[in-house]
Amino acid sequence: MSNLRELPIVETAAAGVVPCCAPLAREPLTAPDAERLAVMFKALGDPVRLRLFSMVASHEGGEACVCDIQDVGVSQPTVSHHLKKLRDAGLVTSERRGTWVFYKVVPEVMATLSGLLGQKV
Amino acid sequence: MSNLRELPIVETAAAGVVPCCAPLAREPLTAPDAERLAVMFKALGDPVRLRLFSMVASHEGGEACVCDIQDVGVSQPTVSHHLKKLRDAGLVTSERRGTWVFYKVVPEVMATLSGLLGQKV
DNA sequence: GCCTTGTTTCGACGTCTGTCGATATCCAGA
DNA sequence: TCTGGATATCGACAGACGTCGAAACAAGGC
Repeated sequence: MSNLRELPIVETAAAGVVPCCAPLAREPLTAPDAERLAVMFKALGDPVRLRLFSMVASHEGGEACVCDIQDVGVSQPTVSHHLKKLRDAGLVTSERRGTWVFYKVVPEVMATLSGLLGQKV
Repeated sequence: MSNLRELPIVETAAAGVVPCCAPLAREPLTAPDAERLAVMFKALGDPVRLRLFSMVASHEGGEACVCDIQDVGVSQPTVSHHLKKLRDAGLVTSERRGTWVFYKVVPEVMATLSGLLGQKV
């Protein structure tokens, strides 16, 4: 009985259903759960993407313009490519405002992942 | 100044230095930190590996024989390959006992990752 | 309408990754 | 010492991935 199904993973922004104690260490993940969660971990599994994610997460207001974070040592198209990956993985959302595009971290993501690995959320 | 350098990442089993509040969202990761952490996330970024990791973590005693966890839908060499990846990423350790090989989760890993993403550890 | 700046998409390239079957290694019993 | 079960390594292959430059798209200012 996977209580992960009730976790606010990716698209399901469920209410307040939260795990209590590192579900990942309480019982084996089911194949479907692993499938969905691995998407997130994989997205964070590239150094450039991890930095971009961290830059967005730590930027004031919880969101960042692409222009603010594109200095990570790769070309600008590559940055865009990585941001798209993060978006496809459900970790961030993007919004165009005038000339610029802003990325922000999906609120539930941090709680989901840290709740999955950690003791308390 | 990246306080992640003091985190017990992979090989550094430092004493009790622990982050307070989602470092990943407090300040941008440095490139070297991102490099090291991405290795862990990447290792968890495959569904089969994530399940194996979860199976080891949730197994009684905190360790599992390969024979206990190799039923994940892929061939035995593939399981061995994935376990090696998890080991190389510093997430698990292995130990041969007689005929069997046991894997266990590196203790600091859960705290490191959940502390990185979460509020409290 | 036409530039200019910011961002995404496209096409291509080399490398990495997950998977397998076959084979090798390790160890406990007989 | 031989045999059999448990894991690991090897070699190969298809597909995914990260990267780039070039080109396309979007929006604002002239």
